[in-house]
Amino acid sequence: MISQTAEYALRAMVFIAMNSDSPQVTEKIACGTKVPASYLSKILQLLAKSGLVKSQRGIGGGFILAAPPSKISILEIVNAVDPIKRIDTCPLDLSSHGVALCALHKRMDEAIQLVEQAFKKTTLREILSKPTKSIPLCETKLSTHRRTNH
Amino acid sequence: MISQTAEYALRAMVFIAMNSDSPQVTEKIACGTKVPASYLSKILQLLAKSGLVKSQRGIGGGFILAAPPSKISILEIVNAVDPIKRIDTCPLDLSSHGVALCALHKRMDEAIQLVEQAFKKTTLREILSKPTKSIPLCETKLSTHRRTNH
DNA sequence: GGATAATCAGACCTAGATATCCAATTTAAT
DNA sequence: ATTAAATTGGATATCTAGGTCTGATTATCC
Repeated sequence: MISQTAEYALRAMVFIAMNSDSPQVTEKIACGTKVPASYLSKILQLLAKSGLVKSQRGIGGGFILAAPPSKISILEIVNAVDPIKRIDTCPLDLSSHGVALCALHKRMDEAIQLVEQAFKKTTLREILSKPTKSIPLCETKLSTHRRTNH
Repeated sequence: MISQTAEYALRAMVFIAMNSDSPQVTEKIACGTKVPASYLSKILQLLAKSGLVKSQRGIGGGFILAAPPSKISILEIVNAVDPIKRIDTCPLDLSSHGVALCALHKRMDEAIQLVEQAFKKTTLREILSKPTKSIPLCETKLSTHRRTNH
């Protein structure tokens, strides 16, 4: 349904948003979101390429959001790493169908559209501010001051 | 979004439903739905195991629906080959979360639920009877009488 | 301003899952 | 018996997830 990669990307973005007071380093994000660090590194690169986060190398560097949480939808995040593709043309390319989709694929596309819309209207801010019993990811909000990483 | 396998299964079921006057043979279904025959064979077995189609070996055999099209939802078809899994527990199993989902995964699950519901209330019959410009799959409804398969 | 350490970026490799192919076997009808 | 079909199992390819190592960039400290 939703790829592992997309799930990871969402977790990372939420984590970065939750700790927006300072750039977050890959290792820390990985730890806080339980995503394998080596793989996460690649996902973060995709997010940076899509302009959702900004990266900064060197000491004190890491990743920060490129826009306020209210401006980032989870659709953008998903699309950055694993684009949701609508069915706009017949998957079997039957000449007789042309542009029009048959009833089956019309239904499929409608379902995809539902998800797309739901994702589009959900922003990071909503996720952060939502009053649920569990705070998103991570046991506790990590402190800012540096500490022995071991 | 929707796996290739699920897409194939749906096509096959629609095809069988459209040609319900006689058992449909793997080769014919493959041809009519543009699904690789060898792979389709395995998918049909899954559908048979789930009780959605009945199989008959030997001459005059093939696959037929196990129930009227109005009783078969496309959710059942998808679930037979590639089950849609709701998010019912925290994907990072954080002790602090327990049963409750955080805002992020609550949203994800809601999206999945939308699809699940949409699929649940769409039956094969609806797909067959829907007035669209294109009939589902296949160029023309295949004729029943046997013919040189080549 | 140069050495050093922190950090991202990128290339390459491995394992597992998904998709596809092929041949041998079983079942049923004529 | 012969023929037409599904069933089964294995072999192969392609994709996804994840790992490893090296290089490039940047900040800090002396």
